[in-house]
Amino acid sequence: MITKQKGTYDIYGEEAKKRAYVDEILDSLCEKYNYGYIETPVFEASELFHRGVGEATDMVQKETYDFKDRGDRMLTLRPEGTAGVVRWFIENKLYGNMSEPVKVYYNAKMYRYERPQSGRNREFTQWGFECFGSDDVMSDAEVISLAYNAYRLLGLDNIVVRINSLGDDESRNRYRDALLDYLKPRINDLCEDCQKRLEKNPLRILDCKVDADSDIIKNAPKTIDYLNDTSKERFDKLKDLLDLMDINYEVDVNLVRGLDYYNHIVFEIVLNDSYALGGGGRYNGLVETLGGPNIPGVGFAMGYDRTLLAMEEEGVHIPINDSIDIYLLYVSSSEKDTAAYLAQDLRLNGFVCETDMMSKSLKAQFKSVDRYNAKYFIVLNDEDLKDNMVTIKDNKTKEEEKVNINDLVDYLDMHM
RNA sequence: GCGAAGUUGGUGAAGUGGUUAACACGCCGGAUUGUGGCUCCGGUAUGCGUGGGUUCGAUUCCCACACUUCGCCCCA
Repeated sequence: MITKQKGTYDIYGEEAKKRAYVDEILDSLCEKYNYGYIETPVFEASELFHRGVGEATDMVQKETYDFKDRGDRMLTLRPEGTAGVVRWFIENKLYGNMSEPVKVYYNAKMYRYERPQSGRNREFTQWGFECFGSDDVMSDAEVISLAYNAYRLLGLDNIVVRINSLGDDESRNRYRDALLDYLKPRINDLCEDCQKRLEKNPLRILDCKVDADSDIIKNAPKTIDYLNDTSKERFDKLKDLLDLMDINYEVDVNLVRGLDYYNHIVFEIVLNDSYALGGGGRYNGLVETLGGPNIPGVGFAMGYDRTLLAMEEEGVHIPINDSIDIYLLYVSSSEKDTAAYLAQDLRLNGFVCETDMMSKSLKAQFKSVDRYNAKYFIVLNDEDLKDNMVTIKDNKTKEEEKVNINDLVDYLDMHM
């Protein structure tokens, strides 16, 4: 038997309906914020991610799906959404007219070669959005607001936005040096992973789970203390705006994010004070890094699958229609034609209609009525049909009524 | 890449080194039924993840691998 690949999954049935529900909420919310939907290719030149996400990151070094196509091109299945969108932005020269910011959102499959576990797969979905062209703190606030409200509208109330600022390049570099100076003499007291991180990505030592409670981490220099005046002002202004918008946030001075391209504000949306459901931040250097002009950007990505999981764990009610409007039964095969015709007629008039296609006995057809959870059913029989009549029965109240076949749509319109 | 647990039918599962692998749900057929939903009767596994090994004999013991689930790294 050929089975699905590790870390992939089929989406169908109730799961598919839940996702359709979530998608609808997210789509309509993006519309309110005037973000346009974008789809970029699943695979891109490998270099896009190496340069965009960061050559040194684990994501690029050991988690990408890389392959050569038949033309010897080095390609990579996208491990995240931002790089592709930035490529699109540059390639189509959208920077040519920056009289308004360019705002897009995506809802797409991503691929990372990882060990699957709860809320994490090799093929997974991210919903995310990017805003290009504004370096105003207003755009930071808008992005956070959009992300925050998405979770709220999905029924996740117990969320908080954790924010921090890495500052501009100058601040960030000053901080990095200070952190290294501080950590180097003390590194042997930290865990093995942290010792490795010192070289690769020292900022991440700050949110190490093992050493979280150690004094070394607690007393480490904070990014905030190394912000220059403009960066600091900007961070304060953002907090004012979030207060104004009544967004539940807290400053987390140890929040750094995994990808190289972030600067200034970074944030995560956290559920129940522990479980991160999405994250984002500003990436003012990224467009330039990828070959475009110096255009600022800010964005966010939601871990779609884990958000759905969280909704289930939080007991969020997701409305799912698991019933049909009407089931057509027939006593003998002579009424089949009528069933075929009538089913089409009802469907075209907007009703969810089913009939038997398995040559079932009448008894078995009745079972189908209940399996499909039909609101109404009709047993077609030649006797009634002779007079162009049909007996429709409400499957809940069990009341039945004889209706002219031509009045059936009107009857259903009135009763449903 | 590292660690833990698991892998029996459409589903939930019980079970044993040796003739026909419990039980339940579901599904199919039949009886009864005024056109069903209750009840009753009958049927329903390419044989126990894959490949090796031990054995007279393995689904049951051993090894490897795969997959699933959970955790670490990483990410979100």
